[in-house]
Amino acid sequence: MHEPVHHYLDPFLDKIETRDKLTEDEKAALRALPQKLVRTAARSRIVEEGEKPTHACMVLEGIVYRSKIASTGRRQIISFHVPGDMVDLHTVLFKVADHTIETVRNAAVVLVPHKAILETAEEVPALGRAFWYDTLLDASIQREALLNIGRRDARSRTAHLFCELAVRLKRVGLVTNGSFELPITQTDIADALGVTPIHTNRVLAQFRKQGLITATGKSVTIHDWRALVAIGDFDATYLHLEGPSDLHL
Amino acid sequence: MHEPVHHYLDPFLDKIETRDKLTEDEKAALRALPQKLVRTAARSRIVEEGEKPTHACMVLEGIVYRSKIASTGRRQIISFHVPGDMVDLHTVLFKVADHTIETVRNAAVVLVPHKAILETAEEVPALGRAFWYDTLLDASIQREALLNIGRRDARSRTAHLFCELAVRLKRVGLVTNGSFELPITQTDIADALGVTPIHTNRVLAQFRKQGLITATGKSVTIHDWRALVAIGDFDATYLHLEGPSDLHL
DNA sequence: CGTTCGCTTGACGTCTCTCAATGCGGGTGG
DNA sequence: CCACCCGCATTGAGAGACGTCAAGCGAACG
Repeated sequence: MHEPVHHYLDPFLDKIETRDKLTEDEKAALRALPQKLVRTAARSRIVEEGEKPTHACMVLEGIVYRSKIASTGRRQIISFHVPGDMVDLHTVLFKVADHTIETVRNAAVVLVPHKAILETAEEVPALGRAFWYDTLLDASIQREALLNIGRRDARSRTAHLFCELAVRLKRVGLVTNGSFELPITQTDIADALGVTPIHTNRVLAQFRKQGLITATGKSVTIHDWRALVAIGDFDATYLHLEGPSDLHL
Repeated sequence: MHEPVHHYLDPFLDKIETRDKLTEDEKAALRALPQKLVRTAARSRIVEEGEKPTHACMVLEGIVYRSKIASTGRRQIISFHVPGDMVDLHTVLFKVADHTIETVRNAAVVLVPHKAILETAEEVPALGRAFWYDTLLDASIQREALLNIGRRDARSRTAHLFCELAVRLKRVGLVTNGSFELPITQTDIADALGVTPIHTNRVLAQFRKQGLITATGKSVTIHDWRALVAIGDFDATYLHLEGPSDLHL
């Protein structure tokens, strides 16, 4: 079997390796996965709710988000994804996608067939654990989002979201001097936080006036990290940055 | 290696088998996992946020929930768990638990060491997928909860929660004539839905008056399922009851 | 039989939503 | 190169859902 070897998945590899060192063989197995680089336009739908996707995808460039729609038409953004994130490993074992996946701006994603992921997970246990871990981390982020929306007011929710994105983007080297690209609209932020875009606008205006952060539709600059963390009640434990349990096999 | 064989994990086995048939060997491997039956009092904490658990657990009897606390002291219940659910497979790969796990009433849970779970996942791929699947399903339920809290009003949220619990409990045979045991307080419901207990009380009173459901602190009876589904905007797709992808290896 | 916890109900406050209008910047076509 | 347009940000005013404070009550439990 001679699979062509790419390095598109290296960002995911890097993410894995901060928590679990891989051998050269394991890395090679990951790189040997069949994969396809796809560049998308802004607001492209990668997976639609109700579909049966055959590929999972990793974000290479840009921001991707997942969302669900209530029957009233109101949209909830479940999570944002940054480069190096495997976005829908979830559908690997499901018949239908229970949510939609979209890009905010033009982005680059790498598609990997479900079948290959399952086979590799079985043949290379370290990679199986890596895939599993990624979905567990994802779930942990969702739990924090649940706490955020359920038990914090709009101000706090907003601050928390920016804290989280800053940390996650920093991890992949996309933050310089407290500022990072974030080409999302206030409506996106509102839909992620369970509030109206109008209210989001007022919260952001207040933050700006207080010299906390500046958010244009393109980028975000954090001026007072400590204050933002305090307002957002942000504690990065749930991001499990220190890696997995030491309990290796 | 002669491990003692119990049948405590059979409820989990049943849950798996509705979506993925296992061979006798695979079943035997699951049953051979080291396990310990533990009976708990009401409001017992199984895992505390910040701890490093060494065991995962499956619910055998009773209701278990997971929660997180904001720094203001406000509690968010992340999810409820019914018999047959593996509750904290999440911590298998994490250093610290990012949430607390508690029982509502006296319950029975089965503890299984993380180490054994990881080894088995590696040696028996079908079980590895089963564990993974369970955490993916859990994440799907969390996503729906996010939509529920973020984009539905209190009335709708409440109805949705009862719909979900009814379906999940029915699946394990714990619903008779539209009624099931649910020994949780209105404060618990409120904390799961991101509202105040007082408001929950008013919503429940309204439901009762309209002849929709009757909820005492002990059990719930659904009188008008169709109406409840409509109010709760409930669509069971996200519970993936039809099992996993047909894409087997 | 007292104490405690949870349910219930009322009055009032407020955070956030809805409706509505204006402004602005960037893309598009002439 | 300019004019038009459309999506998005912004701002105001009024409404409503839900929160807070407070008090009474019943059942379970020691």
